[in-house]
Amino acid sequence: MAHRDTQERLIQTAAGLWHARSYADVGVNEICEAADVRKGSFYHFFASKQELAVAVIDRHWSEAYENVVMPALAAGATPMAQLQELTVGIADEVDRLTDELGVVPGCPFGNLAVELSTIDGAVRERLERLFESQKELLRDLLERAVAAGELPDATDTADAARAMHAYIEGVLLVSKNANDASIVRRLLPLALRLAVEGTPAEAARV
Amino acid sequence: MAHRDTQERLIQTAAGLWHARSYADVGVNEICEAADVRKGSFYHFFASKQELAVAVIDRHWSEAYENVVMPALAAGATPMAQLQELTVGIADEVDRLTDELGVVPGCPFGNLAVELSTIDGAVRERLERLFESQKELLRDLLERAVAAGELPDATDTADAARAMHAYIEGVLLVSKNANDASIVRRLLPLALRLAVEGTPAEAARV
DNA sequence: TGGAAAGTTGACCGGTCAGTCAACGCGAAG
DNA sequence: CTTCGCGTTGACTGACCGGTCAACTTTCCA
Repeated sequence: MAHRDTQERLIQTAAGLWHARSYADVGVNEICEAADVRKGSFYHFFASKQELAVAVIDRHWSEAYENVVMPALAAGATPMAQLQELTVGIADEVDRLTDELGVVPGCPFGNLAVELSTIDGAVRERLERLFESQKELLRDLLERAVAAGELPDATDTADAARAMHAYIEGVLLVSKNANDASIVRRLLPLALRLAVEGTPAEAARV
Repeated sequence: MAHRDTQERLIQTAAGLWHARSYADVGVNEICEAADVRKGSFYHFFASKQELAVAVIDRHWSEAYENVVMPALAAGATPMAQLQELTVGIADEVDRLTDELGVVPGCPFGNLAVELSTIDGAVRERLERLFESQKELLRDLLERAVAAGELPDATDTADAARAMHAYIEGVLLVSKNANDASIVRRLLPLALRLAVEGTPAEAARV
């Protein structure tokens, strides 16, 4: 037979199953069955289940970048508008995946981080580098917002980007647990507030 | 022998192991061994591994309420200061647990939510009710802040509380993946910004 | 003092887990 | 036409999983 797309099918099948359920709950056997691949072939392409996880992570990110990040950057007129578009795009994607998978899936990276960061070093490091890229992306946006006068010059864009990234992960986590996709659309745009410094209490503290 | 604290030891041992690693990675056998309890005794007290998970969740929350929430409420002079104290108290607790467990543990509720919300309905519902309580707590604080004049009268305290709750979960998640407890202390206080409405971009959109 | 209830014990269950392996098919390159 | 190597196959391994059970000991209370 020698199908050329065996490896591809394994990655996509595992991505879907893990996103809908969890890494531990979906074993190599089930992935192979769903992808119509025999176990021997699985281990011809991947040395371990964890190695497949790394490939799945890369796949998720390249697809998310293409389907969510790039459209948002194209749609927004100003940096802060692009940020807003990004939150909307994520909400759209969550809606789409909820239909496709039958459950609110949360964040594929956050999910794997929770399950594997204390278990598998390679996965943890891959996720950390990925998170770094995502925070860089947010920070670039914020820097451009400062340059465009949408945010004060003194804005600590690094901290704000870190906070926004964590917030996005948190919103996706709680939406998954509540199994309610609408939470994402309602809550995610509030991320922009994290870029604005100086609340009453912060001022009182200083 | 008939030790009176067998059930207690199981809950505490499981709480620690699951918090440091993950639910799936720590099995009933390992918990029993670490707690010096035979498997038969385990199933005398708990009908299943998942039922122990529910007990562990309750335990985590009662301890967190006692050790983190109550001190923060006592320490803060005003509602917003109490909120600030809460973020500091969480950071303190994360530091303490990091020393105790040897890894940055993240949030016990968020961790279990990711692993079990799509698998076990009972755990998911318990966590959802718990999250509801936590959001109520935050909302009460925000309402009192509005009443005290620390926040504008028009503040949507429900949305702000939801956002802050998600943010806390997100910060704990990324700190766990980075295995860096200092992230919590640096990032968590920014939660207060989520209570302040009206960023430049939000205003531009309206 | 007796007997039920609560708690303990260790052997045991079927199933599943990630991972292995030798044999085989097949297309391409020489 | 042969050889080489990628890809495939399915049977197999040993360990471990959550969970069961019947026999036993201890505690409690009447």
